[in-house]
Amino acid sequence: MESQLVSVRKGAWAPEEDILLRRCVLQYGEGQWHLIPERAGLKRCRKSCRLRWLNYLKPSIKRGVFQEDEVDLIIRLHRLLGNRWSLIAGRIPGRTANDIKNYWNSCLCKKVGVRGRWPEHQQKKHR
DNA sequence: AACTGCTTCAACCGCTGATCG
DNA sequence: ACGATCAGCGGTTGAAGCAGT
Repeated sequence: MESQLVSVRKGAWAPEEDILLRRCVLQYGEGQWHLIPERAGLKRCRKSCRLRWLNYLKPSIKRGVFQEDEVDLIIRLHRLLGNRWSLIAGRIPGRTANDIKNYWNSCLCKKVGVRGRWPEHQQKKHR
């Protein structure tokens, strides 16, 4: 249950929100995400803040196109680990699980020859 | 130029596992 | 042991941009 009963903002992040979040995480460090919105003065839920930091604001993140060796590594790791995106991301410096997942679903699916995004009629929750 | 379908990617949702009291 | 809460994950959605007609 999200403890934010006050109106929580959704949708795309504004540059000012990025600045507040970055400042807050740099000051207090990662972790304690439930406290971040309050500390930063953001009307966002902790999930949203965490995702934004991990996927876009973190200084170590590498943007731009995937290099050939990265693609090769992703394919091999995926063969090994399956859809364990966070594990795959952990072995590719500067790339996030969300990035890799998106790249896989949009590009590599076809390249590797997986039919469609997922096996036909795959249940939404199957863990 | 306008319309339409496709692709990409940022963000959200719902769930599970870990932790704590 | 158990319920509540939090962190983290994978799957999905939707908007924006692009390409083709």
